[in-house]
This record gives sequence, structure tokens and C-alpha cells, in this order.
Amino acid sequence: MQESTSNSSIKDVTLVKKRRNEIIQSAITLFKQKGFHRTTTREIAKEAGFSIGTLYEYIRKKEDVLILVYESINDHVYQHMATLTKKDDPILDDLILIIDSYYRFIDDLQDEVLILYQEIKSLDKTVKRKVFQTEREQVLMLKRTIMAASPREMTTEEADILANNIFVQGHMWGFRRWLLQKDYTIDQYIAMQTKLLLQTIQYSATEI
Amino acid sequence: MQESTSNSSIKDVTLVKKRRNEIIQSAITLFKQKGFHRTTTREIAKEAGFSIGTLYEYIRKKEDVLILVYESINDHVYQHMATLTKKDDPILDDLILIIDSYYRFIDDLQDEVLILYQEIKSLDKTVKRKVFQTEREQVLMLKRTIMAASPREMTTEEADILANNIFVQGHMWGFRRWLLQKDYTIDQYIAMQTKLLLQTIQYSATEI
Amino acid sequence: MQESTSNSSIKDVTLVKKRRNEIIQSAITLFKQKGFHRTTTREIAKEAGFSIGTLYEYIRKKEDVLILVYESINDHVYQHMATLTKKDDPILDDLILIIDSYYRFIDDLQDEVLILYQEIKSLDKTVKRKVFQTEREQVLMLKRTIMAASPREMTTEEADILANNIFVQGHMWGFRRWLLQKDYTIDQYIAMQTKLLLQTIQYSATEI
Amino acid sequence: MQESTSNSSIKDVTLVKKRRNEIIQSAITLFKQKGFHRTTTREIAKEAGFSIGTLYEYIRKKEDVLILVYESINDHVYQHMATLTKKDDPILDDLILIIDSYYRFIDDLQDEVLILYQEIKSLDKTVKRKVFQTEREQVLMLKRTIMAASPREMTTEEADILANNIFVQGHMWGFRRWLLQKDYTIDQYIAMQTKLLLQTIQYSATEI
DNA sequence: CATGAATGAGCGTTCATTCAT
DNA sequence: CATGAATGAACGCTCATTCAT
Repeated sequence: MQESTSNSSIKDVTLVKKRRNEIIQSAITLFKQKGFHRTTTREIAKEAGFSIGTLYEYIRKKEDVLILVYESINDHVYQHMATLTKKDDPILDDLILIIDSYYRFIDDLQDEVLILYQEIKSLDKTVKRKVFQTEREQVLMLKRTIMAASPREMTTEEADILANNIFVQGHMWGFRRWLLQKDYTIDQYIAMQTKLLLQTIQYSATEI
Repeated sequence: MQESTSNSSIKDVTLVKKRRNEIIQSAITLFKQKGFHRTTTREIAKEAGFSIGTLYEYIRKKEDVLILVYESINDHVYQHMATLTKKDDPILDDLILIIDSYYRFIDDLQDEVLILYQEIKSLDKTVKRKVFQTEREQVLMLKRTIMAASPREMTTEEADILANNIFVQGHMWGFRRWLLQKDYTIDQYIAMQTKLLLQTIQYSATEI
Repeated sequence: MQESTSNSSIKDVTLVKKRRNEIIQSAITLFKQKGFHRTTTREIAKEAGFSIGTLYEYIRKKEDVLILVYESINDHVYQHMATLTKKDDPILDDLILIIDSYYRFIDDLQDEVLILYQEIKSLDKTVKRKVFQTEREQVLMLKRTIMAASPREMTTEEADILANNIFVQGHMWGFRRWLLQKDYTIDQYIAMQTKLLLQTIQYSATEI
Repeated sequence: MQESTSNSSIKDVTLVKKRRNEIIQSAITLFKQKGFHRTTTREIAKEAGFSIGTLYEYIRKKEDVLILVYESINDHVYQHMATLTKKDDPILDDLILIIDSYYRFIDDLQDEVLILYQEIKSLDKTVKRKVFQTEREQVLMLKRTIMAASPREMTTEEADILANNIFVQGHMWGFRRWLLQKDYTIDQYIAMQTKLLLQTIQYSATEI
């Protein structure tokens, strides 16, 4: 999935991978604190432990750092969702576990998800589209699991909106903290959202 | 509610109000297009129709513009929610109308809401807290309406999570467009989310 | 003739003219010493007596300075040639005076002409073409005068090559100094070149 | 003639010669396209087929490349002129052939001569003087031939200025292309300049 | 001898902010 | 009150040069 900013003046491929990971980690640390625009390339280099010149041996423009960061976080989240939903004939208990695991995963990655949301406008169109596509695929995986795990017949539209809601409510836990994390622990939040979901799934669709 | 960046070298209070509104409108126009960081103070002044010198008679720093914009959008959204939920003994149909009106309102203000989400990290702590507080109050108003309108007994936690979900799912319509607006019209989205809510509300809480 | 880099963020037109002249004079001083590439924008600003920020209120890019310098020198030289050759029915003595005046003028502008020759490759295509055109026009004016002043019939090709030679031999005095200024004073150089020209002009063209 | 930047960390003399020639050819190729300042040392090394580290085994500074190039072109042009003018008792026809051959030679080396003219300011004083000296010697050889070949008595000053004119008019063909190569082919240019020269040489010097 | 990753001084350029008019 | 010319710190980025391997 990840191919990224391919061009680098450095020939040693494993070194490129290593250095770019250092760049990504440093950038995430700084972007969490001050965002992309308030972080300077010199700060990224310093945090990564090398000089500004070295930084530019591994990227072409500052925006490339943002792209690397996006691809990294995006990949990370995507891989997790793919692993969670890869089971062939999921039952309701599987779905419950998936949601639990997904929400706890996002809880760990709160700041990274915040970055995804806040700097997307600064991204190049191509990368933006790629990020969007990855998100759509995650929702799709969730939707398939929901339909398979549901004890009752369910329209594809209904499953779709449920998948979207679960997906974004995960993100919401991270980036609307002040709204939620004062009143709930992650356990409570998961319990509440799961309960709501189950009510919906088990409710006979004909009754409305 | 709005008092903000009180310091201005200008004495005429109505003039200050007028000029600041011009600044806010110009800034929103520009922030929608290029975001806060890519918009220059010169551009804001030009868009507002006066000189850079004049701009600085009504603000102290560029960040003040962001604060003015935040307070304005925040006020706007808050006022709408307050109006929607001010009815004394709401029934279920009132709640349905409120959600409908709220989602359509957010649909109109998509770009403004995007600004709220994207530049919040750049804000001063005090202002940030104020923005958070306003959001909490909106959720609170929604929660009260849900509890009052619900045909069955409902725990305060259940109403709270429902209110939060509705609130953020409104925002989500705007800032996760690529995920939703390809597959749904605003009418369909409202219909789906309302249906889900009603299933939940009408479902007997004891059955789980 | 001169219109140049028209765009400036400064509104006061006479101030723009004044500042740009200061930029041109400073740049010429520095380009004489170290050439365009070795001169920094900060040096140009400092030499002109203002800050780097102010410099960039009057130009958009460093290359604009080179363009301004080119247009200025070019204009200057062109105007001189135009004035020299504007007489209606020149006789041989007029031509001799023109050459004398032209060579002395170039002698004064030695360093400026050197700049014209040495940085032309760095110029934008449009400006380059304009410079070339101005040179062609100067040669044309010289050619017309030669034909009019010649005591004998002369083909247009002959006059053309003579005009070209005079024109470039003027420049040559300036930028091939080491070749000439060790052996000749400007007076001697003019005398020699004039003598050669007269020999050619007076020689009956049929005899070859 | 060529000894140049003697300092190299490499001991094998023939290897040094080989590598430096590769450097010179690569540099000339690149300087023709983008000039000295816009060409990077990395590009020179790459074009020459070795690494940047290796390049710096054979030069000390980037300017050394310019020196090598200058010496090479200069040598080349000098050798040609020396060969052309080595005949012992030249007659007028020899002179005509020399000029023809010289102009055609310069025509082939147009871009190289342009380099000579455009970057001379960047050169170290010692090298500059050497280049100048080489040029003076070329003019001198031409001058001797003119005097020997002339059918009439000629003052040394007259021969000197003629030699200078021929020499620079050759260069002029190359670096003032736009002025000449629109209107003349190289054949026509040579014919015209030769005709002018012959008129001058054959004209009885006493008649003025 | 050859390599190429690392360095950092220094470049061109921007733009928030000031202040004399 | 309004103006806009002036400022300079600070940014993103380049590239000649070095040196460990």
C-alpha cells in the first residue's frame, strides 16, 4: 500500500526506510503539539536527530513530510481494521469484539487521528483522494461484517449508515475529547455505543 | 456571549462592531478557500475593503481574527440550537423536526464547521475552553430535549450518548463529505439517522 | 520604451520609480564587482539603503533586478545611439563624429556593457528578445547613417556588416580591455578604427 | 601549456589526466546548457560517470572545474591559431585561408566561446591573467601573418588593430548570434569580412 | 582509489506588525 | 481614524564540501 514520495537522493533503500520512519515519528510528535504549519522543517530534522540538509535528502518538500505522516497513520489504522474484519463468517459476538478493539485502538492513536482530521486541507489532491479511498474501504469492511453478523435481515443502506457511524464515532472519541472524556471512561463509552448498536441491530426492522 | 478581543484602539463602539463584522466575514470567506495559515492579514484587509493599517486598529494579532471567527461561528451555531430546543414540553415529533433542522443548518454551514475543526489547535487556551463549553451546552440542550421527548424511561447516560452522537453526526456530514455525500443526499442522510434514533428510543431498554 | 516589472505592491508611482532607480544603481555597482549570481538580494537592499523587505516591495524575484538593470542600461545606450543618428542628411563628417561620440560613451559605460554581455543567459526569454531587438535597432540606425553618409554607392549588405562591426567594436573596447587598453588610449583606438572605416568607405567597390 | 590545479590527492598522473578530461567534457556540456552557476558539482560528477566523492579527489573547489574548462578551451583555440599561422612566409591567399579556417573553427565552438566570455568574472586573478595572455598571443600571431602577407607597407599599429578586429569579430559571430545569424550564413559572413579586410589591406595607406 | 551520506552556512522570499503622516 | 511604506525575523530549501567506510 505505502509507496509514497518515492524519490530520494539516497540510494540505500533500507536506510531510506529507516530515516523516513524517523522523520515520520518526529513529525507526528511535533504535529501533535503544534500542527503542521507551526512546525518548521528545522524542528523536524532536529527532533529526528539529524541536520536540515539530511532531512532534505529524504524528502523533496515540506509537504512530503505531511504525506509520509498521512500514509503512515492511514496504513496503520487501515491494517488494524483489515485484521479485525478478516474473519469469514462473523457472528454478533465477533462484531462486538471488533468494535471494542477498534475503539481502544483509536484511543491509543487519538493524537494521530487528530492530525488526520486537521491537516487534510493542506494535502495534495492525489494524496487526499488516496486517504479518502482508504477510509471508504474501512467503512466497507465494517459494513460487510455488520451485515454478516446481524441476526436479522438488514438493508445495505442501513448497514452502511451504521458502519459510517461506528467508524466516525471512534474518531469522535479522540478528537472531541472535551465533549466525552470528562464524562466517560473508554470502557463506558464502548459499552454505551455497543448497547446502542445492538438495540438497533436486534430491533425488528418491520416495526417502524 | 460575544465580547472577545476587547482591546481596540478605537473608541467608537458601534464602529468597532461594524468593522469587526467586516473582518469576520472576509476572514471566513478566505479561510474557507485556503485555511487560516495560508491566508495573509493583507488579504483579509483587502477583502474587507480597508487597509492593513486599519485592520490592525481593530485587532492586535492575526490570531485575534481566528478568535473573532470562532466566536462568530460558534455563536451562530449555538443560537440556532438554542432556538430549536427552547420549546418547553417537546414530544417525539418535535425532536424529529429539531434534528432535521439542525442537520440542514449544518449542511449550509459546512465550510464554517470545517474551520472550527481544523484550526482549533492554533487557538489560545482560554478561547479553546470557551468553544468547548459552548459545544457542551449544545449537547446538553439536545440531551434535555431527547429525555423529554422520549416515549419511554431513559437513563441520563443513554440520553447523553445519543445527544453526543446526533451532534457529532451533524458535523460529520460536513467534514467527512467524501465518505457520505457520494452515497447520500442530505434528505436521505437525515432519514437514515432519524430512523436509527427512533429505533433506539422506542426500543424497550429492558430487553438487553 | 521602459515599462518593466510593472507589478509592485507599492501604490505611489513616483516612489516606485525612485526606489527602482536606487535598486538599479545599487545592483549595477554590485554586478560590476561580482556579477549577478554572486550578488545577494540582501546586498542589493543594503547598498540601496533599505531593508530586504522593502526591496521585495518593489520587485517580485531576484531576476527582476537583472531585468530592471538590463532595461536601464539598454535604454540608456539605445537613447544615446538614437540621439546621435537622428540627423536627417548626414555627411561623412557626421558619421565620424557619431563614431567618436559612440565609442567615448561606451568607454564611460564599460562595466555596464560588460554586465549586458555576461548575464544575458540568465534572462527570461521575453526580456532577452527585447534586448536583442533593441540592439538590432541600434545597428539599423547606424547602418542608415552609413549609407546616407557614404560618398559612394554601397550595397545594403556592405553597410550592414560595417554597422555591425562598428557597434561590436565599440563594445569590444570595453569588455576586451586587456587586449586593447594596454596598447591604446581611447583616442588612438577611435582614430585607428575610424581610419579603417574611411578606407573601406572611400574604396571604390568595383575594384575587387 | 596546461598544468593547472596541480593539487590532487591522487598519485597516478595518467589517471588524473584521464579523470580531469572527463570532468572537463562533462562540465562543458553542462555549462553550455545552464552556465557555471546553475550547474551543480553533483551534476558534473554524474555526467562524468562517477561519484561526487571521486570528483573531489581531482579538484579542490567548484571553481577549479571552471579553471580546467577555461584552460582546455583556451588551449584548444590557441593551438588552432598556432597551427594556422605557423607557415613561414605567408602570402595574401594564406591569410584569406587562415581567416576562413579560424571563423569556421569558432563557428563550431560557439558555445565554448560563450562560456569563456560569460564566466570570466568568476575566475581567480592568476588564471584570468593567463587567459588574457593566451588571447594576446593569438592576436600577435595573427598580426605577424597580416604584416607578412600584406602586399603593401603597413604600420605595426595598423596590423595590430586589424588583427584585433579579426580576432574579436570571430568571437562576435558566436556570442552575438541574434545580431548576425538571422541575416547571414557563416559563408556570407566570412566573405563579407574578408572583402572588407582586403579593401583595407590593398588600399594605399598614403591616401588618407 | 572510490563512494555517497551527512553537514550547515547561506540563499531567496514572505508576511505579521509598526508608526509616521 | 485611516493609510500604506518600511521592517526584519524567520521560513523552506539548496548545494559545495567533508570524511568514515
